[in-house]
Amino acid sequence: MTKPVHRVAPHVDIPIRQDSLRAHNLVLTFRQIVAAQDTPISRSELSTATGLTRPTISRIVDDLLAAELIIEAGPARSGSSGRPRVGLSLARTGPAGLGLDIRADVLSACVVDLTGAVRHLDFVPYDGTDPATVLPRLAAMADRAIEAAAAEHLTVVGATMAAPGPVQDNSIVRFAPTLGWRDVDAGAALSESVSSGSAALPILVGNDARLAALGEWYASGQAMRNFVCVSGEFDIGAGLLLNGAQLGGWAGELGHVMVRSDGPSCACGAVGCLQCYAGLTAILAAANHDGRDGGGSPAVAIDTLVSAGDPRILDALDEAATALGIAVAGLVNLVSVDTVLLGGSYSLLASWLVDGINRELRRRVLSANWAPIEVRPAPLGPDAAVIGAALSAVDRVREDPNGWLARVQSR
Amino acid sequence: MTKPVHRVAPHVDIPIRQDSLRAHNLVLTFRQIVAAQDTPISRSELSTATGLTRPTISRIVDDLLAAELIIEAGPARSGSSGRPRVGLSLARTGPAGLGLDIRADVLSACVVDLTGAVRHLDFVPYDGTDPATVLPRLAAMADRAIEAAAAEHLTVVGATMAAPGPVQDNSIVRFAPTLGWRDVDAGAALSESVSSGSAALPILVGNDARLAALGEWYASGQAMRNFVCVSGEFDIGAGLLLNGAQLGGWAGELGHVMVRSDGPSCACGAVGCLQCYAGLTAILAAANHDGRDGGGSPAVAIDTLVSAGDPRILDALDEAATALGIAVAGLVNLVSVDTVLLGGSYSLLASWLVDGINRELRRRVLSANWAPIEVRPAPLGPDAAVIGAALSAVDRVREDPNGWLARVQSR
DNA sequence: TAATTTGTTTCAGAGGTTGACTTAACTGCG
DNA sequence: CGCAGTTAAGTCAACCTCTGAAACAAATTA
Repeated sequence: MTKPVHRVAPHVDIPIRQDSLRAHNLVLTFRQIVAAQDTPISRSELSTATGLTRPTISRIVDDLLAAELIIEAGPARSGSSGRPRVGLSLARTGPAGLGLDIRADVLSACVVDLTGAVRHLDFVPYDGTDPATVLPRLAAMADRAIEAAAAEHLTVVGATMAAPGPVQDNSIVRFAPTLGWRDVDAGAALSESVSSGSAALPILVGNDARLAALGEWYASGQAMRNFVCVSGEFDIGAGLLLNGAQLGGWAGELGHVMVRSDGPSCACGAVGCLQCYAGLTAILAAANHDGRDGGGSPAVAIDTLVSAGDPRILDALDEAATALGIAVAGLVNLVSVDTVLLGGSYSLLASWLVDGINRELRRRVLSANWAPIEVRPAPLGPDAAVIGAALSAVDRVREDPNGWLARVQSR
Repeated sequence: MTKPVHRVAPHVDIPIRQDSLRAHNLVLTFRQIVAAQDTPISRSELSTATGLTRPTISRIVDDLLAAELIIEAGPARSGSSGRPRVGLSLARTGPAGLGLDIRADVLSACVVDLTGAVRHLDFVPYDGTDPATVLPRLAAMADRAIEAAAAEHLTVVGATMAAPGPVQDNSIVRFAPTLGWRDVDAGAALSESVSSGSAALPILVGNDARLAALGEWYASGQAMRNFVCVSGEFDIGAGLLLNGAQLGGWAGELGHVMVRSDGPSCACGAVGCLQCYAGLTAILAAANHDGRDGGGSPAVAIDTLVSAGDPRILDALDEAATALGIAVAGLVNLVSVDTVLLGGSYSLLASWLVDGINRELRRRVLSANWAPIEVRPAPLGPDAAVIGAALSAVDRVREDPNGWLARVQSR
């Protein structure tokens, strides 16, 4: 007999009963284990951390152990005398998340486990950006990734595809100029052809810049509370995390913020968009290059030109940095972030950009005097979007393991 | 004997026990009554709306009645045959919120009750913007408002002051150029000199544009999920509500977003700020006027010039609309809102601005094709900030009445 | 062996649910 | 006017599940 699935009350919208109370405290406990991450945490430490009593913690831990979401590590450091505490840490088997991404030069797929560790990362070159060509390839990569995961006792419980453009309803890519897509329901197409084990696997679609921000957030230990991750791969997007939560809706089209009122007209129909100054192809074009030297990756092409000492590329980078600074200043005036990560391909070019951006921020941001803003390269760089996509999928279990518990108990 | 105060679990950060369960379900029930607002709701309707059973609802309703947070309205329409349901609605006595605002021409104070109705609204002209002059006046107005409230059996449980500039820690006004303030701890100064009944009354400080957005949101029945309210009084600020929640931090300095790369330099140190084109004094200056005709209110001055058919003011308004459109387009590209309210003094000038703003939004907003944006004047206009401030104070009780319950039970 | 800390077992208390019964109040029909 | 039908609301008991408190068992150090 399967127990009913109870949602934990995140908002005040649903009534809570005795059993949802249990579900809530289980989530609370599990998140403490997730937060402890590298250093296993004991039952009694959980008790003090959560405020629940030891018996309650013991019961909850029993459930988590039975569902194989956590494992008992060998006796950990006790610190003082007395019975040594038993360390608990996240299982490296069980639920996993799958991420897919379409990048400038390759398609990529990624599997992460509960701990957030990347267990599988796969790149495949491609030609032709037509949905009918690209999506089946991605589906094949997904199948391969799910198999590879199963070989390591991982069950893919969710999948997300990163798309370079605004996405509606976690499924429909509204506009992706670099792929030539318009109103493509990538989620439906992929979900049809991919399954995990016996169950169908719904594949969500998200904006690449926002997923990259999520990936960088995890990679930084979730320490930052308010930050923006500016990604330049195809387009320029901004992923915003405010107060530890990601912004919903169409948020983040930084590339189409105006930075010059007398600028050239953009593909979007407006004039003076950031993209026309700080997009990678725009930077190359400003230096009279077409970017054929990078093996398909414009960032590498720029990097080699800089190494070769081409003065025109330095000018173009300076102009790009100024434009980025203006756009980010507008953003920071509106939504108050304290950290700006240069992600995607910009992470490779960060050393040529940081100074120019900082200069504009100092000039233009009203709060810069009493609330300094840190600009730095993002650690994951171009891989952030796939990894973030995979994390966003497994994160649903990390945020609320009750679904997984019900699934395990039902078999 | 007083029962301990239990917080309701809004996030998953605290454990929930049996009694916090009760507190949670009480909040849930109370919010349903708040949401029903004008049409009294019965116990059995509450039961179906919340998912709690009738016995539980009855108990909770008894508690709320005993605390005088709600009242039994006379037998309401039953709809069909049978015993008519007893309508429950918010009490118009009990907790109240106090709002204070410094406006271009007057100081204002406002008291709202639980239902959100304005019960007291008071304006006092002033001269001299020095904190040592203005703050005591505001404190005196607060005292008068608290007295007036007490006469109607209202207890002021919270107070908020609206300040024209960025505010830190709900207390310190960092920068208010139009008042000449810098790093003024208005919250501390006011809290010292104001008390409600026997208890001290802490006075919070918030940004005026954001409080105005809150006020307009309530005035519109909280129907909009994602909207921005652009307020022009002194400065230009933007109050953002996303997914029904207000953005934290320094959010909303729309006035200092760049709209012309070759523009004049602004007081903030940057160039081409929106404020230099769409600020009320900027509009008047562009038409070669100094705004002495409006009795202190620049919006009225502009309005009279328009009525007089001055062609220069029409040009200035057109330019202001274009600038506003550019800035708002940048905002909408970044944070995805579906409604733009023209608040504060702009509500009076909306008919001269809407078309120009819409034109720029159509050109510049990427998502405008599939997610239309509505631009319209805000109903409350210049009063929105005081009212919003008062609402934000009483809203703490509306969001979680347990504090008030504990207070009532303890006496 | 005593002390200490950790984890487990047992039991009582609190709260909500279910279900049935009762009281209350209105509608509609004869 | 009076009665049945209908719906709303209060009340009571039995039951379930959760947490907390206290006692108990286990494992290590001194």
